[in-house]
Amino acid sequence: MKDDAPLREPSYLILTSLAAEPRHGYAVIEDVKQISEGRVVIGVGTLYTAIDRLHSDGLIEVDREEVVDSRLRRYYRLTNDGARRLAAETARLTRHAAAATSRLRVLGVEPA
Amino acid sequence: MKDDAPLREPSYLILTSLAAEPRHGYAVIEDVKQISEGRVVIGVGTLYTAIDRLHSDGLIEVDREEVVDSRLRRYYRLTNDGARRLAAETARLTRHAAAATSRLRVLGVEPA
DNA sequence: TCGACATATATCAGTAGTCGAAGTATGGTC
DNA sequence: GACCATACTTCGACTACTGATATATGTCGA
Repeated sequence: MKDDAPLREPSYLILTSLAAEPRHGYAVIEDVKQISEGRVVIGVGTLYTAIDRLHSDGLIEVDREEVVDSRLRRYYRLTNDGARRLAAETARLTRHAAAATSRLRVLGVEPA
Repeated sequence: MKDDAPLREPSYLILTSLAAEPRHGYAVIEDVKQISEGRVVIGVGTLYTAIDRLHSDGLIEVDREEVVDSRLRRYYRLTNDGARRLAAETARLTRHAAAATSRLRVLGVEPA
């Protein structure tokens, strides 16, 4: 894991989702739809492989498991490393977006 | 080209760089170092293949060519589509970063 | 003058992470 | 009985990035 490599959108939003509270995979998908205003729908393939990777990188960990209606729910939560990583990544996005915004403003273009 | 797919960091920063003024490839690398405060260094392989792709997607176009000290400089500029795309992508990043920031704040974590 | 470094572009093999689809399984609704 | 929502697993394909190598000119210091 190179911790200076940028997180890609799905992974970033998974961490963001888990920053609110522990959630299981399927609930993360629903939450990401909400916070992206319906624009980002994470496919199940992306989700579970990303969760595995974030887990083995120590950014998230298993919170608990539940069985509801005979269906397993595996809840994950952010680790301290995960929270730090999300904070660093957020600062990065904010800086980049600010640079783009000011340059676009000179061109007379406003972010949609 | 799926225009709903997110731009990855290098491509986003290349567009941001060209939003300021027309630049040639090598100058883009230097500019990106500046706007990212030294944190993002785009490799030449990434740069020229990304430029080719952004060009064939119509987001940038050739501004002019110069020869300085027997070395070619090919300048590119943003197209209108490129500016619109950068604006849309910037809005996306801003939304996501805002969601993460407010959730991190509840955890008592501030973006670095 | 020799070597190192900056400028400037081209190209390619390898890889990481995502995408999309298929599979397994339960339960509710029309 | 068909369909959709819930919930996780797995896998092949794809795309953009990474890192290295190549070519070539100009500058600067030892």
